[in-house]
Amino acid sequence: MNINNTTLKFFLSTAKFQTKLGRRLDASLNGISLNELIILHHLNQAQDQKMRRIDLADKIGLTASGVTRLLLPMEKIGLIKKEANENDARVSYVLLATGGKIKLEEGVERLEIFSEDLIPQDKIKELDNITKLLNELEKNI
Amino acid sequence: MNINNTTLKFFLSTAKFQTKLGRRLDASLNGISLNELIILHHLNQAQDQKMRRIDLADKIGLTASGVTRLLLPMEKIGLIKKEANENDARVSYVLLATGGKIKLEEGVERLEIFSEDLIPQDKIKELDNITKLLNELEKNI
DNA sequence: AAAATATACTTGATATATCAAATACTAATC
DNA sequence: GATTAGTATTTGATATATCAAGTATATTTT
Repeated sequence: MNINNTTLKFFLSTAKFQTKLGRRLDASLNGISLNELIILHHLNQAQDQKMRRIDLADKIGLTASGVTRLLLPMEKIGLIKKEANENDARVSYVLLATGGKIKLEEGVERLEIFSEDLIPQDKIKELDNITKLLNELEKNI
Repeated sequence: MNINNTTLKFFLSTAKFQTKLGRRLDASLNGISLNELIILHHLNQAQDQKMRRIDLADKIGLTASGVTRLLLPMEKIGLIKKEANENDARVSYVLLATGGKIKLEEGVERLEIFSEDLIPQDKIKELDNITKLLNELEKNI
């Protein structure tokens, strides 16, 4: 057992980083969780600000089931809306609602303030490389 | 709202990466979860193969409460043991048990096979830098 | 040495995910 | 066009974490 393993250490770091980051952001994004913010962001980016649940799941790395459960309370408090698909009755679109737009703006603002504190200016360029690599690796998981 | 934000993209990647990695590894580490493997690993590294719960929590980024709950079933199936501290009755040590050592070895082995598939050889050096940066950032979360 | 504060851990209530199975369709094949 | 296979989503049971509050003990202050 090679305890000095580079990849093992890498996995330890990403796990710890994300655990702490998630907990921290879940508590400081103005009432929404990090995953909720991420959903709002992707909806905002999407064509017509709407997506199929399955595509949303794929985009954020959750299971379809996880997305269903995450969206339920978001719909209740008016962050998103449902919309049927005329051509395919299996599909239920998720649509960014007005409440969601507001929460998204507030959330991103807070996230930006937080990341200014967290990330030193001289590391920002490095983030781009990490992002690229993680995105590449993630495809094969 | 700057949607092209480097740090926002970075957060999206780490969240997605970890969600998918965690789910995948939780299902392929021979009956233990990624966090359980991480705990076993840290115990194995520790002096006398034992740690205080609070130090374990700090090491892996969970809350003390999360550690209590995570260790409960691990103790039941003989991966770890409890031990009191003679000098401080508040403290409960966590000790690597024989079952834990076995599971650790098996888990690390599977992790290594998995990461050989996941990570291209030419990217390994880059992982070191990422690990360093994440460890540095994590301190300030 | 009594009172106040801090630390280590656990617990009750709750949130967020998972998996496997169910439901409701659509698309492909015979 | 009936059967089979595939896709999108939901649901029941369960696992894993959180927070806030509670318990027990140790340390510091007065």
